[in-house]
Amino acid sequence: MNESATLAQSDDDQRPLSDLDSLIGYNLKRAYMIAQADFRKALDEDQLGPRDFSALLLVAQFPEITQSRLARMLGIERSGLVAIVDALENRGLLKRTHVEGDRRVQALVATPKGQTAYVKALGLVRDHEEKLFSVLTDQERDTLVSLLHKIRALETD
Amino acid sequence: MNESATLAQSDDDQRPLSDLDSLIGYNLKRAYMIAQADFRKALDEDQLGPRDFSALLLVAQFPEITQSRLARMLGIERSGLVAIVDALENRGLLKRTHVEGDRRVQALVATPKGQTAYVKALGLVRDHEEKLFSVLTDQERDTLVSLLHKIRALETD
DNA sequence: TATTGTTATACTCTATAACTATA
DNA sequence: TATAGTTATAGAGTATAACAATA
Repeated sequence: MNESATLAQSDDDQRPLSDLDSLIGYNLKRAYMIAQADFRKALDEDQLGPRDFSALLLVAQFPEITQSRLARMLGIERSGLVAIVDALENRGLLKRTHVEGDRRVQALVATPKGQTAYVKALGLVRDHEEKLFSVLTDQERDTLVSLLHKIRALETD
Repeated sequence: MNESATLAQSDDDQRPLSDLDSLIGYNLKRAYMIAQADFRKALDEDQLGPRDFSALLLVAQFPEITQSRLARMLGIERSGLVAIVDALENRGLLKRTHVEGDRRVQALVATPKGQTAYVKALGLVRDHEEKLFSVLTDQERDTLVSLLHKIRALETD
Protein backbone atom coordinates (compact mmCIF):
# COMPACT_ATOMS: atom_id res chain seq x y z
CA MET A 1 0.00 0.00 0.00
CA ASN A 2 1.15 3.47 -0.88
CA GLU A 3 3.67 1.71 -3.10
CA SER A 4 4.16 4.38 -5.72
CA ALA A 5 2.77 7.28 -3.77
CA THR A 6 3.33 10.76 -4.99
CA LEU A 7 2.96 14.08 -3.27
CA ALA A 8 -0.60 14.33 -4.53
CA GLN A 9 -3.01 14.70 -1.67
CA SER A 10 -6.11 12.66 -1.10
CA ASP A 11 -9.41 14.41 -1.72
CA ASP A 12 -10.84 14.27 1.77
CA ASP A 13 -7.69 15.04 3.67
CA GLN A 14 -5.29 17.92 3.78
CA ARG A 15 -2.33 15.66 4.45
CA PRO A 16 -0.76 13.12 2.16
CA LEU A 17 -0.84 9.62 3.58
CA SER A 18 2.15 7.42 4.16
CA ASP A 19 2.90 4.11 5.84
CA LEU A 20 3.85 6.21 8.84
CA ASP A 21 0.21 7.01 9.43
CA SER A 22 -0.64 3.37 9.98
CA LEU A 23 1.96 2.85 12.70
CA ILE A 24 0.62 3.00 16.23
CA GLY A 25 3.90 4.21 17.68
CA TYR A 26 4.19 7.11 15.28
CA ASN A 27 0.61 8.19 15.86
CA LEU A 28 1.18 7.99 19.61
CA LYS A 29 4.15 10.28 19.24
CA ARG A 30 2.41 12.90 17.13
CA ALA A 31 -0.68 12.92 19.33
CA TYR A 32 1.51 13.19 22.42
CA MET A 33 3.41 16.13 20.96
CA ILE A 34 0.16 17.97 20.27
CA ALA A 35 -1.17 17.31 23.76
CA GLN A 36 2.11 18.33 25.36
CA ALA A 37 2.36 21.61 23.48
CA ASP A 38 -1.21 22.53 24.40
CA PHE A 39 -0.59 21.54 28.01
CA ARG A 40 2.36 23.94 28.20
CA LYS A 41 0.31 26.79 26.81
CA ALA A 42 -2.46 26.10 29.34
CA LEU A 43 -0.10 26.07 32.36
CA ASP A 44 2.22 28.72 30.99
CA GLU A 45 1.44 31.48 33.45
CA ASP A 46 1.69 29.09 36.38
CA GLN A 47 5.13 28.01 35.21
CA LEU A 48 4.27 24.38 35.80
CA GLY A 49 5.65 21.98 33.23
CA PRO A 50 4.17 18.53 32.65
CA ARG A 51 6.82 16.91 34.86
CA ASP A 52 6.33 19.32 37.74
CA PHE A 53 2.59 18.93 37.49
CA SER A 54 2.57 15.15 37.54
CA ALA A 55 5.05 15.02 40.42
CA LEU A 56 3.13 17.61 42.44
CA LEU A 57 -0.12 15.79 41.80
CA LEU A 58 1.20 12.50 43.12
CA VAL A 59 2.74 14.14 46.17
CA ALA A 60 -0.57 15.86 46.89
CA GLN A 61 -2.50 12.64 46.44
CA PHE A 62 -0.04 10.42 48.27
CA PRO A 63 1.30 12.39 51.23
CA GLU A 64 4.67 11.24 52.56
CA ILE A 65 5.46 9.34 49.42
CA THR A 66 9.17 8.61 49.11
CA GLN A 67 11.23 9.80 46.17
CA SER A 68 11.98 6.26 45.11
CA ARG A 69 8.34 5.33 45.03
CA LEU A 70 7.40 8.54 43.28
CA ALA A 71 10.01 7.93 40.62
CA ARG A 72 8.66 4.44 40.10
CA MET A 73 5.11 5.75 39.74
CA LEU A 74 6.25 8.37 37.25
CA GLY A 75 8.20 5.78 35.30
CA ILE A 76 11.49 7.66 35.57
CA GLU A 77 14.80 7.07 37.33
CA ARG A 78 15.36 8.25 40.89
CA SER A 79 18.19 10.45 39.70
CA GLY A 80 15.93 12.31 37.32
CA LEU A 81 13.49 13.12 40.06
CA VAL A 82 15.94 15.08 42.17
CA ALA A 83 15.85 18.21 39.99
CA ILE A 84 12.05 18.10 39.84
CA VAL A 85 11.70 17.87 43.62
CA ASP A 86 14.39 20.54 44.06
CA ALA A 87 12.43 22.94 41.87
CA LEU A 88 9.12 22.26 43.58
CA GLU A 89 10.73 22.60 47.00
CA ASN A 90 12.48 25.83 46.03
CA ARG A 91 9.14 27.25 44.96
CA GLY A 92 7.64 26.27 48.31
CA LEU A 93 5.16 23.81 46.83
CA LEU A 94 6.39 20.78 48.77
CA LYS A 95 8.93 19.89 51.40
CA ARG A 96 11.21 16.97 52.08
CA THR A 97 10.58 15.53 55.51
CA HIS A 98 12.37 12.87 57.48
CA VAL A 99 10.72 9.66 58.57
CA GLU A 100 11.34 7.92 61.83
CA GLY A 101 12.56 4.39 61.40
CA ASP A 102 14.54 4.93 58.20
CA ARG A 103 16.83 7.90 57.98
CA ARG A 104 17.59 7.31 54.34
CA VAL A 105 14.22 8.23 52.94
CA GLN A 106 12.91 11.67 52.14
CA ALA A 107 9.14 11.64 52.51
CA LEU A 108 7.53 14.33 50.39
CA VAL A 109 4.63 16.45 51.58
CA ALA A 110 2.81 19.20 49.70
CA THR A 111 2.71 22.54 51.50
CA PRO A 112 -0.60 24.44 51.77
CA LYS A 113 0.69 26.60 48.92
CA GLY A 114 1.48 23.45 47.00
CA GLN A 115 -1.99 22.05 47.64
CA THR A 116 -3.57 25.24 46.34
CA ALA A 117 -1.30 25.28 43.31
CA TYR A 118 -2.11 21.64 42.60
CA VAL A 119 -5.88 22.16 42.80
CA LYS A 120 -5.68 25.15 40.49
CA ALA A 121 -3.37 23.38 38.08
CA LEU A 122 -5.59 20.31 37.93
CA GLY A 123 -8.48 22.55 37.00
CA LEU A 124 -6.47 24.18 34.25
CA VAL A 125 -5.37 20.79 32.96
CA ARG A 126 -8.93 19.48 32.94
CA ASP A 127 -10.03 22.61 31.03
CA HIS A 128 -7.17 22.18 28.60
CA GLU A 129 -8.07 18.55 27.95
CA GLU A 130 -11.75 19.39 27.68
CA LYS A 131 -11.08 21.92 24.95
CA LEU A 132 -8.29 20.14 23.12
CA PHE A 133 -10.03 16.79 22.96
CA SER A 134 -13.46 18.19 22.17
CA VAL A 135 -13.13 16.46 18.79
CA LEU A 136 -13.69 13.24 20.68
CA THR A 137 -16.95 12.23 22.31
CA ASP A 138 -16.98 11.26 25.97
CA GLN A 139 -17.20 7.65 24.94
CA GLU A 140 -14.30 8.00 22.54
CA ARG A 141 -12.18 9.53 25.29
CA ASP A 142 -13.01 6.66 27.61
CA THR A 143 -12.14 4.21 24.88
CA LEU A 144 -8.87 5.97 24.21
CA VAL A 145 -7.85 6.01 27.87
CA SER A 146 -8.83 2.37 28.18
CA LEU A 147 -6.69 1.38 25.20
CA LEU A 148 -3.76 3.42 26.46
CA HIS A 149 -4.07 1.73 29.86
CA LYS A 150 -3.73 -1.63 28.15
CA ILE A 151 -0.51 -0.46 26.56
CA ARG A 152 0.73 0.99 29.83
CA ALA A 153 0.10 -2.34 31.52
CA LEU A 154 2.93 -3.71 29.35
CA GLU A 155 5.44 -1.58 31.17
CA THR A 156 8.37 -3.53 32.53
CA ASP A 157 9.03 -2.02 35.91
CA MET B 1 -12.36 10.95 43.27
CA ASN B 2 -9.25 9.53 44.85
CA GLU B 3 -9.72 12.27 47.42
CA SER B 4 -8.03 10.65 50.37
CA ALA B 5 -6.05 8.07 48.49
CA THR B 6 -3.36 6.12 50.22
CA LEU B 7 -0.62 3.96 48.87
CA ALA B 8 -2.85 0.94 49.17
CA GLN B 9 -3.22 -0.80 45.84
CA SER B 10 -6.45 -1.77 44.23
CA ASP B 11 -7.25 -5.45 44.13
CA ASP B 12 -7.26 -6.02 40.40
CA ASP B 13 -4.30 -3.83 39.54
CA GLN B 14 -0.68 -3.80 40.50
CA ARG B 15 -0.50 -0.01 40.37
CA PRO B 16 -2.13 2.48 42.66
CA LEU B 17 -4.51 4.78 40.86
CA SER B 18 -4.28 8.54 40.77
CA ASP B 19 -5.95 11.39 38.94
CA LEU B 20 -3.01 11.19 36.57
CA ASP B 21 -4.38 7.96 35.16
CA SER B 22 -7.55 9.66 33.98
CA LEU B 23 -5.72 12.31 31.97
CA ILE B 24 -5.49 11.64 28.25
CA GLY B 25 -2.27 13.57 27.86
CA TYR B 26 -0.47 11.68 30.59
CA ASN B 27 -1.62 8.33 29.26
CA LEU B 28 -0.48 9.35 25.78
CA LYS B 29 2.94 10.14 27.17
CA ARG B 30 3.39 6.91 29.08
CA ALA B 31 2.16 4.79 26.18
CA TYR B 32 4.44 6.69 23.82
CA MET B 33 7.45 6.12 26.07
CA ILE B 34 6.77 2.37 26.13
CA ALA B 35 6.38 2.21 22.35
CA GLN B 36 9.49 4.28 21.79
CA ALA B 37 11.68 2.18 24.07
CA ASP B 38 10.52 -1.02 22.38
CA PHE B 39 11.06 0.53 18.95
CA ARG B 40 14.66 1.33 19.84
CA LYS B 41 15.32 -2.23 20.99
CA ALA B 42 13.83 -3.60 17.78
CA LEU B 43 15.95 -1.40 15.49
CA ASP B 44 18.99 -1.43 17.73
CA GLU B 45 21.28 -3.47 15.53
CA ASP B 46 20.36 -1.43 12.47
CA GLN B 47 21.23 1.75 14.35
CA LEU B 48 18.08 3.43 13.09
CA GLY B 49 16.37 5.68 15.60
CA PRO B 50 12.71 6.64 15.33
CA ARG B 51 13.57 9.96 13.71
CA ASP B 52 15.88 8.43 11.14
CA PHE B 53 13.33 5.76 10.36
CA SER B 54 10.43 8.13 9.82
CA ALA B 55 12.52 10.46 7.67
CA LEU B 56 13.90 7.60 5.57
CA LEU B 57 10.43 6.15 5.14
CA LEU B 58 9.02 9.40 3.79
CA VAL B 59 11.95 9.94 1.47
CA ALA B 60 11.54 6.40 0.16
CA GLN B 61 7.81 6.86 -0.32
CA PHE B 62 8.00 10.39 -1.74
CA PRO B 63 11.07 10.53 -3.96
CA GLU B 64 12.49 14.00 -4.55
CA ILE B 65 10.69 15.43 -1.57
CA THR B 66 12.21 18.70 -0.44
CA GLN B 67 13.56 19.17 3.06
CA SER B 68 11.01 21.85 3.83
CA ARG B 69 8.15 19.62 2.86
CA LEU B 70 9.64 16.66 4.70
CA ALA B 71 10.01 18.74 7.85
CA ARG B 72 6.39 19.83 7.56
CA MET B 73 5.22 16.23 7.17
CA LEU B 74 7.27 15.17 10.18
CA GLY B 75 5.94 18.05 12.21
CA ILE B 76 9.36 19.44 13.02
CA GLU B 77 11.32 22.58 12.10
CA ARG B 78 13.46 22.72 8.98
CA SER B 79 16.51 23.35 11.12
CA GLY B 80 16.00 20.15 13.04
CA LEU B 81 15.88 18.10 9.91
CA VAL B 82 19.39 19.01 8.78
CA ALA B 83 21.16 16.72 11.24
CA ILE B 84 18.83 13.86 10.40
CA VAL B 85 19.41 14.18 6.66
CA ASP B 86 23.14 14.63 7.26
CA ALA B 87 23.30 11.37 9.17
CA LEU B 88 21.27 9.44 6.59
CA GLU B 89 23.35 10.89 3.77
CA ASN B 90 26.63 10.10 5.56
CA ARG B 91 25.49 6.50 5.91
CA GLY B 92 24.71 6.37 2.20
CA LEU B 93 20.99 5.82 2.67
CA LEU B 94 19.88 8.89 0.73
CA LYS B 95 21.34 11.73 -1.25
CA ARG B 96 20.61 15.39 -1.69
CA THR B 97 20.01 16.23 -5.31
CA HIS B 98 19.53 19.50 -7.10
CA VAL B 99 16.40 20.38 -8.97
CA GLU B 100 16.27 22.34 -12.18
CA GLY B 101 14.19 25.47 -11.91
CA ASP B 102 14.93 26.27 -8.27
CA ARG B 103 18.50 26.13 -7.10
CA ARG B 104 17.52 26.64 -3.47
CA VAL B 105 15.88 23.31 -2.89
CA GLN B 106 17.54 20.03 -1.98
CA ALA B 107 15.40 17.21 -3.29
CA LEU B 108 15.97 14.01 -1.33
CA VAL B 109 16.22 10.59 -2.95
CA ALA B 110 16.79 7.25 -1.26
CA THR B 111 19.77 5.29 -2.58
CA PRO B 112 19.37 1.59 -3.43
CA LYS B 113 21.06 0.89 -0.11
CA GLY B 114 18.59 3.24 1.53
CA GLN B 115 15.65 1.51 -0.14
CA THR B 116 16.86 -1.84 1.11
CA ALA B 117 17.44 -0.50 4.60
CA TYR B 118 13.99 1.05 4.59
CA VAL B 119 12.22 -2.13 3.53
CA LYS B 120 14.06 -4.13 6.16
CA ALA B 121 13.42 -1.53 8.84
CA LEU B 122 9.73 -1.34 8.02
CA GLY B 123 9.51 -5.10 8.46
CA LEU B 124 11.24 -4.89 11.82
CA VAL B 125 8.94 -2.07 12.90
CA ARG B 126 5.85 -4.00 11.85
CA ASP B 127 7.11 -7.01 13.80
CA HIS B 128 7.84 -4.86 16.82
CA GLU B 129 4.35 -3.36 16.76
CA GLU B 130 2.76 -6.73 16.16
CA LYS B 131 4.41 -8.15 19.26
CA LEU B 132 4.22 -5.11 21.52
CA PHE B 133 0.58 -4.37 20.79
CA SER B 134 -0.56 -7.98 20.86
CA VAL B 135 -2.56 -7.06 23.97
CA LEU B 136 -4.88 -5.23 21.58
CA THR B 137 -7.16 -6.91 19.08
CA ASP B 138 -6.99 -5.88 15.44
CA GLN B 139 -10.15 -3.91 15.91
CA GLU B 140 -8.79 -2.18 18.99
CA ARG B 141 -5.68 -1.18 17.10
CA ASP B 142 -7.78 0.27 14.30
CA THR B 143 -9.85 2.15 16.84
CA LEU B 144 -6.74 3.47 18.55
CA VAL B 145 -5.19 4.68 15.30
CA SER B 146 -8.47 6.24 14.30
CA LEU B 147 -8.75 8.15 17.59
CA LEU B 148 -5.14 9.27 17.37
CA HIS B 149 -5.76 10.52 13.83
CA LYS B 150 -8.56 12.67 15.14
CA ILE B 151 -6.18 14.22 17.63
CA ARG B 152 -3.51 14.66 14.98
CA ALA B 153 -6.02 16.49 12.80
CA LEU B 154 -5.96 19.24 15.43
CA GLU B 155 -2.40 20.06 14.59
CA THR B 156 -1.83 23.71 13.84
CA ASP B 157 0.58 23.70 10.93
C1' DT C 1 24.90 -6.55 50.55
C1' DA C 2 20.96 -3.67 49.32
C1' DT C 3 18.49 0.71 49.22
C1' DT C 4 17.79 6.00 49.28
C1' DG C 5 18.99 10.04 47.70
C1' DT C 6 22.37 12.42 45.16
C1' DT C 7 25.81 14.18 41.61
C1' DA C 8 28.05 14.18 37.20
C1' DT C 9 27.58 13.31 32.67
C1' DA C 10 25.74 12.37 28.21
C1' DC C 11 22.22 11.51 24.85
C1' DT C 12 17.84 12.34 22.20
C1' DC C 13 14.67 15.40 20.44
C1' DT C 14 13.03 19.82 19.61
C1' DA C 15 12.81 25.05 19.20
C1' DT C 16 14.34 29.91 18.16
C1' DA C 17 17.04 33.19 15.86
C1' DA C 18 19.97 34.62 12.52
C1' DC C 19 22.55 33.83 8.36
C1' DT C 20 23.29 32.70 2.85
C1' DA C 21 21.76 31.97 -1.46
C1' DT C 22 18.48 32.04 -4.11
C1' DA C 23 13.67 33.37 -5.90
C1' DT D 1 10.23 40.54 0.29
C1' DA D 2 9.86 35.66 0.76
C1' DT D 3 11.62 30.91 0.76
C1' DA D 4 15.15 26.75 1.24
C1' DG D 5 18.65 25.19 3.59
C1' DT D 6 21.89 25.93 7.19
C1' DT D 7 24.30 27.05 11.70
C1' DA D 8 24.58 28.11 16.51
C1' DT D 9 22.52 27.76 20.62
C1' DA D 10 19.45 26.51 24.22
C1' DG D 11 16.02 23.92 26.61
C1' DA D 12 13.27 19.84 27.90
C1' DG D 13 13.42 15.19 29.34
C1' DT D 14 15.65 11.06 30.11
C1' DA D 15 19.42 7.50 31.18
C1' DT D 16 23.73 5.45 33.19
C1' DA D 17 27.27 5.17 36.50
C1' DA D 18 29.17 6.13 40.65
C1' DC D 19 29.06 7.84 45.42
C1' DA D 20 27.76 8.59 50.67
C1' DA D 21 24.69 7.51 54.20
C1' DT D 22 21.95 4.18 56.05
C1' DA D 23 19.66 -0.26 56.43
